[in-house]
Amino acid sequence: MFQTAKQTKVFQDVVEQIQQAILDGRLKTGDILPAERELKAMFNISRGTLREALRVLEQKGLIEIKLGIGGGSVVKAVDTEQISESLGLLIRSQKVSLNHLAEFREDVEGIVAAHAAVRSTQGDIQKLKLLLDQAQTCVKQGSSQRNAFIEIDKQIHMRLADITGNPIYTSVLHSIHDNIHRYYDKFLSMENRELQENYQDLCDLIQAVENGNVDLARKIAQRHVKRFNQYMKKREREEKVPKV
Amino acid sequence: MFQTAKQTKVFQDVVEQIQQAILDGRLKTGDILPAERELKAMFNISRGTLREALRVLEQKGLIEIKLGIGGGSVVKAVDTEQISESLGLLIRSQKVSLNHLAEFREDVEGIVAAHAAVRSTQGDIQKLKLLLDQAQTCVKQGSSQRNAFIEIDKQIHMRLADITGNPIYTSVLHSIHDNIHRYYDKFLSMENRELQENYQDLCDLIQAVENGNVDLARKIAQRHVKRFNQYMKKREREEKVPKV
DNA sequence: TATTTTATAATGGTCTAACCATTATAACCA
DNA sequence: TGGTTATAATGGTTAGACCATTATAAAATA
Repeated sequence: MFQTAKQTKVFQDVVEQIQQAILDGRLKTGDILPAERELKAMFNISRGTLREALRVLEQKGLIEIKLGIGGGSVVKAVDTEQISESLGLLIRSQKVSLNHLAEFREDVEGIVAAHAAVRSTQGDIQKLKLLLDQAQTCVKQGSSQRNAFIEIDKQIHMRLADITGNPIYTSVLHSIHDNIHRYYDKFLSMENRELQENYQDLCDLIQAVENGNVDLARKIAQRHVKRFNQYMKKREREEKVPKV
Repeated sequence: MFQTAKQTKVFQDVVEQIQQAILDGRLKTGDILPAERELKAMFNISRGTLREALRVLEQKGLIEIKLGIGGGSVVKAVDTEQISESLGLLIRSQKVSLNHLAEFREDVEGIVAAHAAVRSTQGDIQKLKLLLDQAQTCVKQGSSQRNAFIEIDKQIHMRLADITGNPIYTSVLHSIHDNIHRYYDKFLSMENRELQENYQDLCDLIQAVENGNVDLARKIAQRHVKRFNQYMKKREREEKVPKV
């Protein structure tokens, strides 16, 4: 019936107050909080306690603490960095494997492609085709441009997520890419033939999106991601799995 | 070409070292770190600096700091709490709306149901049917048991996520539920008829999963979640949207 | 005058050394 | 035996000092 009464911890109260001010918009992105010695006086607490509160807010991604004169606690735009970090911890603590991440990515990219096929505008398609051109340039230069190709591939996927108009997809995809990236250097082998294959995938995918062909877009996106994953799993088997 | 050289901040180094020890298993869940006055000596730093580091680790979800004798910094099992919190911040900072969350949930629940239809064992189905029985009891008692029904509904969905065998689905669904929950009290209206409808959904869903009917399972799951969302949107329109 | 260098001062980062608050356990008393 | 009260270990907080970083202003130099 009753809940635990208020936390007596001073620093938590401070975290709460500043967080609330940021979330209500009383503090806006880019605003600079008063200097520590002023805040300490405003809250009537010691500087150590205040700093614990600021560190928590920093870790939550709500502020960024800058050094030197002109520095201070700057209010940040809330973004997906913390979600990525937490997902990263789950992976590194072996609660989540590469296979789990790969499967999830296949599903999410499929959904994203399906929504994009319904919602894309002509302008969206043009931007995607611009990226496709860049990808083609990489492919022509062969496997030396592997990393550049992967970067463009990522941009295309992120662009599709944006087209859905739902920022959760952008956030989730961002987190997945952040965390799968660490495996690329170790496990991803892509020779010219694979580059060519993947470039073709992307062409087909964007064509399907342009045509509004929902099911095809989903299917191609999933196949494309599956291909990436298979390259990695192959290498993973060959080299055994090291600690990340 | 070069990256920023090492951070000189002492507390970050401490965070790094303890985090690393936890992630590679040198510190296990339930282990208690030495007392602050010992740690301070081990790292050869001041207590204030150490405490900033511990606060960061606490916010990351890696340790829990307990008060009093027998207390201390206890290593926690990494879980999805931080992901939920970060998603919550995104929502509360109006980067993400209820509609975005609702759409994402429909998609994810669809995928989960589809995987479950392929992977469920007889034992899984039995457990699901046990939950169904409880749901039926609630429905029979009418809308007074609305909250109990919602709780069981949630358990069924979480159970399905577990059946996929991919902890990412469990984590993601957990985060969604944590964050959509705050809307229920405000927006979710469910009379007897709606309870009945939703109970039937769940029956059909579990039947489809048992039969291994992938597409049907996905479709029913999506329809079921969509229904929930529509109840909420209806109320949201009626009552206007307040700050959460 | 224009540019580089150097001092200045504001700000966060760290340290020391206390004392307060909480709580499991042990000692005590009825 | 069973409840109560001290004890001591541990985190929470305070105070005041000094160090490190850095944008800006002042000074030196070309």
